[in-house]
Amino acid sequence: MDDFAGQIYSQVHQIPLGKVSTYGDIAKFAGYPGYHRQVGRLMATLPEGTTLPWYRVVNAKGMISQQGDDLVRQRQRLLAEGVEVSEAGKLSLKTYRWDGR
DNA sequence: GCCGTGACTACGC
DNA sequence: GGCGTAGCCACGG
Repeated sequence: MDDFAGQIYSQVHQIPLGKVSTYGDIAKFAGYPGYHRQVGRLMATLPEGTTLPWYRVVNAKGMISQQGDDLVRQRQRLLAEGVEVSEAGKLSLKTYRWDGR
């Protein structure tokens, strides 16, 4: 994979349990500020068997950027980690946002 | 190389 | 947090 993808992957992989981060932050912390859309694209094209905790990544509004079945699964995993997520997939960024370190 | 599209963000209301 | 709008970057057709 190219360097960008590698940086993003490792960054996402570092998100601690019980925390979440936004696409913009992931990109910024990985050294690519402004590449939030590419992060989203990367997540969208992840292989099915990936071990990456991409479900800990939400959008700038603190909501899971997904709907339907994938949203449910993503929400369940977060709830299991102690993150309060509403049925709509909303959560308190103020409380769960990862600071990148 | 232009154009539409997307699991986005920032800004204003 | 929600809606509309503009700007953003990369990919597929």
